[in-house]
Amino acid sequence: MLDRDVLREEPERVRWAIEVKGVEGIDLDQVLAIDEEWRELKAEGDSLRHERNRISEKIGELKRAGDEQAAQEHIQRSGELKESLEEVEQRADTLEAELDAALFELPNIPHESVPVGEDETDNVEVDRWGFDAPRELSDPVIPHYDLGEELEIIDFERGAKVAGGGFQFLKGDGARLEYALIQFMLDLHREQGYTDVFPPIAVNSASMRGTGQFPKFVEDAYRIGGANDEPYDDSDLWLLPTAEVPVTNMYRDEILLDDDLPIKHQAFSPNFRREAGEHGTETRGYVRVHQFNKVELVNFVRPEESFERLEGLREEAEEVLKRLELPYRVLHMCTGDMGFQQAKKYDIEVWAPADDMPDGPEIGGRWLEVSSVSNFGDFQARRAGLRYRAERHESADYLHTLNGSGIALPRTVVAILEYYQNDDGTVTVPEVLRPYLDGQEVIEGHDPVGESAVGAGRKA
RNA sequence: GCCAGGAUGGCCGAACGGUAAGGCGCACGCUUGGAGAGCGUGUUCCCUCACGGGAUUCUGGGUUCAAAUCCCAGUCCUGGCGCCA
Repeated sequence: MLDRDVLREEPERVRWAIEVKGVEGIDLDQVLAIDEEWRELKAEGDSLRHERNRISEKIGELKRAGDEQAAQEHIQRSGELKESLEEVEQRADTLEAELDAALFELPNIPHESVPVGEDETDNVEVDRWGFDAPRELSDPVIPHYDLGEELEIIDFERGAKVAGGGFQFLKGDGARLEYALIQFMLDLHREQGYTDVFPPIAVNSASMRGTGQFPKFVEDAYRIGGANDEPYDDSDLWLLPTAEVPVTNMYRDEILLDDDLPIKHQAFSPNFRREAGEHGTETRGYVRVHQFNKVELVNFVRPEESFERLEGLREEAEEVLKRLELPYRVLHMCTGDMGFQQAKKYDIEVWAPADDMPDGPEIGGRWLEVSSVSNFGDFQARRAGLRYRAERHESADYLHTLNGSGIALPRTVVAILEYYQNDDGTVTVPEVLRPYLDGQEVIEGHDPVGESAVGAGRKA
């Protein structure tokens, strides 16, 4: 949510933000008019109430003095005032509600360093890493979804059977690889100064609103009890779409001390997303699923430090891929593709060499977004009531929030299965992960289970 | 799930229908040779250029001229009982 003062004092910047972010359906002049009228009514209501308070005070005095008749007269006047007051305040409340609703619809203002552009084609690549001397690839590279099934380490069919499409089993070394990645990432980020938090997996509507998932993305969430299109209130529960929700809301409506900042939390959790309608070759396999694991990084910082911290956060996230020795690139997201709440955002995309896509790198394969790191400025903080007190004697101010996926796990698994694939169909375990796999160097796969494998000729 | 108690400013804590005592911490000012003590102001939100005003005793309703106080509903916390991976 934007500051009302920004709206009033710099409407042109707000107008610019709406335009370059491509937000539609907003009549800013209308919003400004509502604000204007609300302020007038507010002033009017305040002075009416002032008068009424005076009279009420007087009634008390008269009653104590025993002047019942004069008291009655004042009571009458007070009643009259109450009527006009109610009328004015009701209109003011209506307008303020409209104003708040409108403020929720206004996007965050992009930082001046953000490239202006319409869509993903206008994002600017700012870095590319690991392509100077890449590993020698298997020929051909088998896509992870085929290899995963062949090796019996990812089971899409049985996942669909027990939960539905978009859910899958990881089996044997597949599951162990996932655990290893989780532990590796958590250890790395702890090294970088992060404090672990294991959050609630269910979050209430108030939290979803605090981080900005609601009201826009209700249809993307999994509701616990009740259908998504039924009315919900603050206490209804949802499965978290990202640990950003519980962790950012952790200090909601609190005032932190200057000494507390910066706070760096990392949170491992499963994430649940409906991803309605997202099916096809681009999302096939372990790329866009309904449940996936992620280690999320959340920072709470002093306002003046947030843009510098964003660069630090980006390096912290990149370090995961560097240590895994997976080639990747970094994109500076343009205004039209950066999202509603962000002031500045980078995407980190890992190289998955199996499937050639038109917008992939020249040497083949494709880019998979594994992390996006964002600075929200005070946009989320204002929405969630996250404040800090710089000096004990000063009033509290909104702090700044940032987050970054410390790399989404499934796509990292995809990159490993494809990039570290060997000609014999096995997969070499990246060196940094071996300690987490009891020293295992190669994933060779497992025998299939069940009669269907016999029919397919994969088992005698 | 049942029963009981509770929720007041940054913190502690009164008031229990008449318009939120008192204390503590912190900051600034006055005072002082200096320190301490003392005094004053500030340490929530909103409107206003400002003066000033309004709101705020967990939340939402209600009664009343007037609600922290009385009534109803809810949330959370504490304790006891029950259930339980």
